[in-house]
Amino acid sequence: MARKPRQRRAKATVDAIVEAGFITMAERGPAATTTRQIADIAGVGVGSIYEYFENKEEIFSVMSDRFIADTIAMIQPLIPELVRKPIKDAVLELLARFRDFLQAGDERYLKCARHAMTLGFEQHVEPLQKTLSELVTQYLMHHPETLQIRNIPTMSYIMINGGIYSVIRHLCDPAPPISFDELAEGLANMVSHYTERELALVRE
Amino acid sequence: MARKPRQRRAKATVDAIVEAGFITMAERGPAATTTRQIADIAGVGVGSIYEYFENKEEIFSVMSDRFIADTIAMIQPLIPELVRKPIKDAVLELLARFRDFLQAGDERYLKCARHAMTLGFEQHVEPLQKTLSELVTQYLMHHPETLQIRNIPTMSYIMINGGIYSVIRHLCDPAPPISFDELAEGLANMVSHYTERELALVRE
DNA sequence: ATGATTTTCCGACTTGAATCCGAACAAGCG
DNA sequence: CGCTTGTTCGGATTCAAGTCGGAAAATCAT
Repeated sequence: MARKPRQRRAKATVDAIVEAGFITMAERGPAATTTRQIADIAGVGVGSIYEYFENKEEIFSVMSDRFIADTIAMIQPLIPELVRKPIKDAVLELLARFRDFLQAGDERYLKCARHAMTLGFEQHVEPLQKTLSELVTQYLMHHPETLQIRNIPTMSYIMINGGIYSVIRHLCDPAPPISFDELAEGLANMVSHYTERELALVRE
Repeated sequence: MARKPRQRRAKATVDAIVEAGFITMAERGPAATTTRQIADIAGVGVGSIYEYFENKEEIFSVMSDRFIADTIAMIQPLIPELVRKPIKDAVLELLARFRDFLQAGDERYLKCARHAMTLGFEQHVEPLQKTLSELVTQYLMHHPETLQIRNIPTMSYIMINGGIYSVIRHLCDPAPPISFDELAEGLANMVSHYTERELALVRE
């Protein structure tokens, strides 16, 4: 951000711009999203955009950050509850909540997520990955027997990344070959089967 | 593509443009890739680009198609060999080959893959997914006991998508927390553990 | 309160890349 | 060789991103 908004009026302007970003992105897609479009919808002059954003990219960047931050804010409070559940139920619950989260507010986030990959969205995922890593760590602590699993960092990496992208991919697919519920069920089975098999192996 | 090249000279021009696309993309990244850059490197006039491509996007589009096609061409002949191996070895072999493939030819594809997500790359992945589905199908045929696994389409979807994106994500990550070999080992374990656990369950 | 100072806002203007176009050039063909 | 058709070129045109300088609003100092 080029300059920080100091007055309340300015903060409102910045908000309006980001908000307008979400609106145009959801309505027109990223191609038709010009600075003028955004300025018009935000009800500000083009110049104002450049008071607070280095360039158009940065608007998308801030939008991505906000989306990820909101997602994390949604997940964080669930952690204490999730770590007490059986692993399969925990995954299912997490995914169900995420689905609801995307559909809230006239599906704004869902519509934007469809174009997420087109923009440099992946660079903002890291905090989410960290949060999910945290969730995994806490889960392991609450289920000491699972600590015997080998290569926990690697498997955590794979499941988190594979999970995130399977879901995003599914959301982006206009005609997915499986339903979201099937996807969720599959991911949950994936994780639980893996841990069960691994624990069976180390017990031998 | 706006017009089809009829003479050999024209085909060479089209090739030169796509080739130049790969070169600039690998060297400068997508931001610095302008039509003039491409035209200069290809040794043609800017105008020539628009004889065969609707717009700059389409160059990237054709590049993606070619990359996917080459990947498939690399995988197809491996299938008969892969379906005979134990599942873990098959996954490891496939990933090792893919790694070598990316590193071939001065790492051209690897360098481009880094920027792949930025462009509308995902829309071109489908044929690759189809090929991998084919591989899965053939594998199942060669190992009839695995046909007892439930939800094969779902799990196939998850493993293929999760696998593709875990790998791409890993390639794009400048400082990945795990090595490629660890990733490969993890994915292989993921698949094999799942099938083993699932077979154990249905036997009960 | 009121003038000084800082912050914010704006939209015509500049810039530079994408795209178009028509003249010039090469190839195939009788 | 003339003629047609395919091909190439690079300057002209278009269009959106990003700039700038001054006006208006908010805040501050006295």
